[in-house]
Amino acid sequence: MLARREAVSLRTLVSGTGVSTMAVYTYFGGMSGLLGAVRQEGFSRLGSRLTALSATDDAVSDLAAAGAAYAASARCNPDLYALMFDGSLPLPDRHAADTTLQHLVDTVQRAMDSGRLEPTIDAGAFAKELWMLGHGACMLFVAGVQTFEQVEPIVTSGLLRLYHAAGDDPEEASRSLNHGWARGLGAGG
Amino acid sequence: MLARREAVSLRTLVSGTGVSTMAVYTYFGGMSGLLGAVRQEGFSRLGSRLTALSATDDAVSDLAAAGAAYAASARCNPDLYALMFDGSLPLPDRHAADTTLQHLVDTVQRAMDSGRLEPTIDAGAFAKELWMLGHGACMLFVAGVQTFEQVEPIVTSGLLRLYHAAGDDPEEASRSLNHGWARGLGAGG
DNA sequence: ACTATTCTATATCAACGCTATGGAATGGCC
DNA sequence: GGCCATTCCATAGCGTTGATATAGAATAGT
Repeated sequence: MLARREAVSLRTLVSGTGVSTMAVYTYFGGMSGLLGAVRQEGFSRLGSRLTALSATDDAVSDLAAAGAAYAASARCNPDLYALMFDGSLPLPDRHAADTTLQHLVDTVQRAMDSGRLEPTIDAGAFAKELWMLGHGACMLFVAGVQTFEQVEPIVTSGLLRLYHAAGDDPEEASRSLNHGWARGLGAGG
Repeated sequence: MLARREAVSLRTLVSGTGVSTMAVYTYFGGMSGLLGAVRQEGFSRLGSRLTALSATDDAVSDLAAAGAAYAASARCNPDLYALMFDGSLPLPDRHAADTTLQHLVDTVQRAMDSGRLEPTIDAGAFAKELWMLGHGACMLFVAGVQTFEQVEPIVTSGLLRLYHAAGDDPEEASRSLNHGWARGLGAGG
């Protein structure tokens, strides 16, 4: 129903399924609980999709691929993405989100170990910077403030700048970004 | 009511004001129209606050001040901020948002003209990168995913990295960031 | 002073999330 | 196998929501 842009209400949800409205309460504790479960599933699937991206010997490319898969997920399911980051819902289980972030931190660490990024940077902080840049772009897209075509080049140029500032060679970074971004976009649908 | 975390409904809104529910429809065309007007006012005030920051001879510091004012605005009125970027509402008038972004672009241009940032960078793209990083942080905060204390050091370190990648000297950038951020936080409440 | 127009208070509507309640399954125990 | 305790769901209904139809009051123009 989210994908079809249909209004998700308790009654429209159960109509046609054969079950009654009470099932939502016994299994999810209400409408917000159900939406929270959908959100949790969204986090879980996003995490699976990101960790499923095969790790290559180019960790910077893997970083770009993760960012592209993140963006592609928001593009294909904008309503789900908006739901996942809706603050009016009960707080999600942090496990899935933490796992996803940890994957990003590990990839940054691999890039540092391979000599692409300076060994002095804070891998956790740098990973969060990448995340926040991508997340801001996705939120502007799902909110309708910018089209995906508008945010995409900004994200890529911003990522390129951050890779460069973290020590990567500009040309190598650009090559890795192009390869990784295309790879992540394809796997993110 | 947003600031007091009260539920904003058509009836609770007009209760105590002496007017009836119909006034909302004659003046705003309904509940979504009213919320859209509130959002527009939020954009307008944010734009005023950003442009009211006095331009110093340190354009990089001014960039940081704008970012801090943006973040402080989200911290002081998280519900208004969430409302401003709620995609389920009718599209806002782009004028206020465009004006705010243009102010950021102009400040980037000043930093380039003063020799702090390389003259080869795309001022519009770079301004949007700064915006998306800050916006992503603010959205994670208002959504309850991260506390303000968690996102603040990430934003500042990310901005520092972007300034550096755009050509600024790391030490100068750090000094400007510290000064500008403190200035913007004070003016953003 | 009369008419035409605009605005609003009242009453009402369909739909919403949610809950009380009774009947239908299900599982364990002698 | 027969009985009881428990779990679970369909029905009906509650209060509230956003939105509307209508009629009466206020305003403006000639």
